[in-house]
Amino acid sequence: MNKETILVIDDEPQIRKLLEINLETNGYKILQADTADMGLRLAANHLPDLIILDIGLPDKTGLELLLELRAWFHNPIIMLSVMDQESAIVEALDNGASDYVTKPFRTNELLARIRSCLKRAQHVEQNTVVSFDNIEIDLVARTVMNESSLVKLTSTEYKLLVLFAKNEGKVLTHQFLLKEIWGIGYQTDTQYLRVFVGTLRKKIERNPNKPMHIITESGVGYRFM
Amino acid sequence: MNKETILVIDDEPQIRKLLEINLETNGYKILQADTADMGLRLAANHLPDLIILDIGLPDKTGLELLLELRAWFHNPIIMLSVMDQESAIVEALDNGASDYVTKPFRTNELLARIRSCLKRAQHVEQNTVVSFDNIEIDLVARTVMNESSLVKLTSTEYKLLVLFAKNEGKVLTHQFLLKEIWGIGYQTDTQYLRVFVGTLRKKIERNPNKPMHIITESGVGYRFM
DNA sequence: CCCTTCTTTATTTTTTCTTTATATAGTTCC
DNA sequence: GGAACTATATAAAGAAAAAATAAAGAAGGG
Repeated sequence: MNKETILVIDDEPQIRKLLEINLETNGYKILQADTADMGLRLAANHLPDLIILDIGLPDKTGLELLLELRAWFHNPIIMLSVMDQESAIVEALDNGASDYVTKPFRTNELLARIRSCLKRAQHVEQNTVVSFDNIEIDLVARTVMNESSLVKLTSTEYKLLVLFAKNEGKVLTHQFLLKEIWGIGYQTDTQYLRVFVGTLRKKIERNPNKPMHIITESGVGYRFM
Repeated sequence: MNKETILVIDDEPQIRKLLEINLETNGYKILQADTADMGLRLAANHLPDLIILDIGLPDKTGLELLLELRAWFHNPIIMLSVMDQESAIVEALDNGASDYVTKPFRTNELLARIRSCLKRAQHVEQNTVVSFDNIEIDLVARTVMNESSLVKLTSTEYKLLVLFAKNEGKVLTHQFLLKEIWGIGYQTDTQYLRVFVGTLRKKIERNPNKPMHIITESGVGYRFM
């Protein structure tokens, strides 16, 4: 997993240092800016996963910068401020801030709020696609493509294919396959496997008579390539 | 535009009253529960757009209820508490709370945080109009067109169609669909689904006997294309 | 109280699974 | 290398499970 990048925009060096230490020990990559201008540039160039933005900056108010960022930046922005005025909080939240934390802040709470924001943001995109030559399995959508056309598989066929794909290259014994798909008690029904491997081959192999993916290991089981 | 529904779970009547007045004057529809049990039931039956959950309840801790809710409830949950302990905040946020506000809270700030949560939650389904071939769903007007003539759908049919449309291409299991539409506890009533998928197909498919949009995945669920 | 919508039950249709039969390929042993 | 045996592949029919459909009864809202 790639490190998530957090951009800290704050003109107080001691705050930046504190955040740097805490964020880095928690596995984030950190970028720092001490002016709104530099923050904007860094955000545009690095597209951080999250921005921590102080309200009080020398060249621009945090709120102004927030508005500029929100024109194009859609990842979370957490506002940081000494101001505990309700109106400032409401204004920030209504203009697209993901959260608002007042200084002095409690480190663990801020970290939890960062995690919360990041979790929410990630939720949108997660594709788990596994590819093998002409075959493509999307584990989230539960779809299988062969030569980029959708293959219709029954639930058992799909389970079998996924089991193969997860154990690419390994020889899977009849016993193991039967136990995984049909459960305990079916471990002598090797014929089931032959039938289902047969239909699977028809659906995903380029030439089902000369299978390239589901290889027979005579007397033992099958192997997926 | 439909009123957004907020469920308040809190055992203090004066807090509920305060929230009731403020939320209603801000255009929300409000549901109230004074126990965890009742809150869970209301949440399951009404699927509110947001839940405000007090930590201190008579029959269960707010954290326990949060965990139970988060097993199936994906809309925002704002925790409310007199406890200002960092550990409690961190725990709540890490267990799926969308925000954590300490009592006594400032009304406008809470309202801003509610708006922020709701905005975020909707952001995912930003598109107000979704089109598929001959079908057009207007999420704001809650209308569905088929071959540019208005389709009359019951509220359950509409919910089901929107759920399908939001997950185009993905296989949605019976369990998932039942949980999302009817709530927790209906996950064995597969027959419901068959009936509603049947009526939906009659209303939106060109040829209901050969469905092109709502595809059956036997033994698993349905897929919307 | 009526009308719409939801829930439940019964029946038909479709799909998938299991079983059997037979053909084909692979292995062993002389 | 080839006969005898074993394992595998394929086809197809019957059984079982799942899904679709129709329709009646229940519930809820105006």
